[in-house]
Amino acid sequence: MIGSGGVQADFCTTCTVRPNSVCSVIEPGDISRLAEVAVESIVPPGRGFIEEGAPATDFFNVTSGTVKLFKALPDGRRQITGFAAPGHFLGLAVSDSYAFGAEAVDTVRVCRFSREKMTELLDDFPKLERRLLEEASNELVAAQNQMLLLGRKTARERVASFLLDQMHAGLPPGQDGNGGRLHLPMTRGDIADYLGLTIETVSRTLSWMRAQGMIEVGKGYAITVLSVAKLEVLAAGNG
Amino acid sequence: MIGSGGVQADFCTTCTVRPNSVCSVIEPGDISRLAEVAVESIVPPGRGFIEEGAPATDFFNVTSGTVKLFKALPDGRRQITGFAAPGHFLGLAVSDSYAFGAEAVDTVRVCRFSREKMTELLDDFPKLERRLLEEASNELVAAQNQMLLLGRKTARERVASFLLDQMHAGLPPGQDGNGGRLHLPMTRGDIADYLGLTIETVSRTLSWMRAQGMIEVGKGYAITVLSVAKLEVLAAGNG
DNA sequence: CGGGTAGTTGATGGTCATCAAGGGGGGTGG
DNA sequence: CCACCCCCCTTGATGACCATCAACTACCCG
Repeated sequence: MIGSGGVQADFCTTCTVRPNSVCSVIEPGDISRLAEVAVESIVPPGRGFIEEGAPATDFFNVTSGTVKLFKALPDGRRQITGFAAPGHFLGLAVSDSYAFGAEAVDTVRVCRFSREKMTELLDDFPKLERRLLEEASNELVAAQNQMLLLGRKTARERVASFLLDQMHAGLPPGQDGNGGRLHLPMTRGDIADYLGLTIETVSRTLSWMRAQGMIEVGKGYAITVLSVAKLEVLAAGNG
Repeated sequence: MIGSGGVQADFCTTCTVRPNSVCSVIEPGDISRLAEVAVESIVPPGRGFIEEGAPATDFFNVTSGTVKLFKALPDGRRQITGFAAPGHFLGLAVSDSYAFGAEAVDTVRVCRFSREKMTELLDDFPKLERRLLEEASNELVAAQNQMLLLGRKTARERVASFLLDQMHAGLPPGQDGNGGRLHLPMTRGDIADYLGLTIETVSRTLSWMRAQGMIEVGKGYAITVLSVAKLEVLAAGNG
């Protein structure tokens, strides 16, 4: 993990994800305060930067790339609890240790804030706290959806739900992306750990969807959704 | 659902769960503000008081009893995302409609706040917002644990985890309850919907644990945990 | 006594995990 | 440049775990 001090005054001014992140609530005049406490890091693919159970010293803001968040059992079984896209805020653990691990899926850039600096910011900018509450509430809704998926949906329903989620991810509401073309940065193993399945089941299910004419599976990490309607029928629980 | 206006000045002063709830951050001198906007309701067992998808007009604070929170699929499959004990705050939906339903398990009393009154309170008492963020963060941690359970644990591991959670629920940390004696207010069906299992599997698993000498299953809703250690081995993933 | 709900236990089957084999792409080193 | 390896993915065969279907008991209330 490469760190570079955020001492430049324009560090946050030029940040492309600021409009989508919690930082957007800081007024332009106060942005320098933000830049003073932010440290940018680049995390290579596969590298972890939050260890489950370790002391929670920092908060993070993803500025580019995709991060996987996960919990693990002693024997190695792993559950990915979410993927964090640019703009996502990480580290909302109240206790003094992280309740989850975080690892870069592809090349990731994050802004790091120390816990104490963050507390100062919260004291000075009440809007920031409100924004964090909003962020946390959104995550709670997502978590509840995921619990429904993990507890009650079949493999096909899970994969369909996942593909639909990915189509809407990172897009403003009401937009449907570019013709259903997806570029998933994560491996089949990651998808499996996210959906509570095995690699083989994910692979088989995607193949089945391809045979049904619902999707096209391209090279690398490309998937094209051909029929959103069919996927929605599946995801809603008819499959 | 029976409503009674919270116009009494001592309404919140005498509230037994205030120390454990978000209301604790309101200074004694300002408690009247709280009492003005709170409306107490009594909800009989099995009655729902938050409907998934309905406009989110109110916030709730559980003052006695147990509430189940759930999401459902069109065909009736249901996932209980959590049980809310006294002191628990409900309704943290950012969007304008509830993302989940809520239903009384046993007889429940709740304090209801209208959304707009709550917003006023948040403006006047910044501490309240911080407390809510704390509450939301705790729920997120619980949600992540539940995702691990639903996605990666076996039936036995799930039931063991559930029983252990119930032993610690509603107790201050470091306390181990009264000799492992539990009084679960929810039915086998509720437990099944919470753990992503069926009624039969929950029942069979409890019978198996009884045969192993881990628990005693009493009449009604009583369960006595005889060996916390064995359950912990199971819950951690050796079963 | 009859009906309804909740729980337990048994028999059977389906869905998905596990075990196993093979293909394809990208990297490194000869 | 090609051989080699490793990782990721796919596909097949088998089996385990848990859902489903079903019967029965206990309990509560009218």
